[in-house]
Amino acid sequence: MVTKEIRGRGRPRGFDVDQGLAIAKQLFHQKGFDGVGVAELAKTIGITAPSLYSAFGSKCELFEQVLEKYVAEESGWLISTLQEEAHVETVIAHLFERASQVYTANASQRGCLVLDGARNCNDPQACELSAKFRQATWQLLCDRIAEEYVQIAPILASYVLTILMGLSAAARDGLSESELQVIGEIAASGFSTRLFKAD
Amino acid sequence: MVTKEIRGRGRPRGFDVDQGLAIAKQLFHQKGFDGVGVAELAKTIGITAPSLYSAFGSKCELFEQVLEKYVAEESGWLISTLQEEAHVETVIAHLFERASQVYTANASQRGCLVLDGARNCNDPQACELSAKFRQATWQLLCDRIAEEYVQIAPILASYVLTILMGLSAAARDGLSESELQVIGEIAASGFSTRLFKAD
DNA sequence: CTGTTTTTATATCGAGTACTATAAAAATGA
DNA sequence: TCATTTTTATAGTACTCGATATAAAAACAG
Repeated sequence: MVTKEIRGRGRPRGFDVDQGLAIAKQLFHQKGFDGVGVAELAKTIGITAPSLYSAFGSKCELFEQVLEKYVAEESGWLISTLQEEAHVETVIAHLFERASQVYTANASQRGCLVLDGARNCNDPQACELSAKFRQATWQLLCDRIAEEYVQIAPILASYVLTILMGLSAAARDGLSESELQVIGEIAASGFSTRLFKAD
Repeated sequence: MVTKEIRGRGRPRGFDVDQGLAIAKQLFHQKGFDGVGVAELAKTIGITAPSLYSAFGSKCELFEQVLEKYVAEESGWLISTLQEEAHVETVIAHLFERASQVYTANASQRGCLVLDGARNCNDPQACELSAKFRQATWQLLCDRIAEEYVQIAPILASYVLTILMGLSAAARDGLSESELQVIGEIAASGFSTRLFKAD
């Protein structure tokens, strides 16, 4: 979906906003919110600071748009896995498999932007923003688990999210995909065991 | 162990170095390495910047001393749990229990300084330092697991460390101790299941 | 007391932070 | 053509960053 913006009069924008967002997404994913400066963002996009502010508002608003783009473009594996027609224990096992792939797929953007992009962040707005997106992920997990296990869905969703945060952190620390796969398998077997007890 | 330093001639130091380290430890634990500035460190300790540099060398060296103090003072639960005379699956279950307690015990210093203190950090020295301490923790876990399961000890140690990182992140995100306890139980049951398969 | 040594406080360094005031440049509308 | 609108680049704001030069203060040795 490349929406060719219909612009009124005035000097036309000299760069592609969505392409700028993509570059910002890369940088925020690599270095986290505090790790990237506006100057670096602007320079890498190929524009100047005023153009960046004119197009995106502020660093924090840019981060928000980046998070939205990230979720829109790179959470497909999560959504589709949660929609698989299988028992939830199978779904969660697949989820950890996919996460192990995704979190190690790009050497320069390891882990998850939502889970780790604002960790230890100084800007309270960026922290809240990041927390909001994590909360949305938790809700997705909870809803899917609740289809089969209403009672324990919230704590199991927290378990899954905690595992994902662990996998993301481990990926950022340099663990390989195959290592993450094994770790994900073990975590998934714990999930299954807990379901077995719940019956 | 309060080692009263025997100092030669020269103006005596006007503050307690170890007390300063304790304050720095609190601040680094709360906000992470990048989240605390030298100015805030000095002010909270009650000294000026030159005194801080004279006593600790640099921000990074201060962080190193803080990590050493942290491990010396606050990793007792880890060491003692790993020394329990029980099957490793029991030991790991206890480990996650203790972690759930420790990571939520102090409201202003949640999670683990070693696991999360330099996450998304810009200073490569501080990152390496932090990674070195995580590696040491991994080695402790690996040695203990290897006493019973030599072959799979490395990946199981990585699993345990990944769970600890997840618990630390979850604690920092505000989860309660009781929530972490359940999550830890589930993660421990996965560990047990994997051992069962290994036999 | 006179040196020597170490820590102290003041004041500041250059570099980097997010952000913006100003005005030229480049488009459209009349 | 000329006014209007929007983006552009230049240059700069005030602030924070880690780290230090300087010299006074406070101890000891002789």
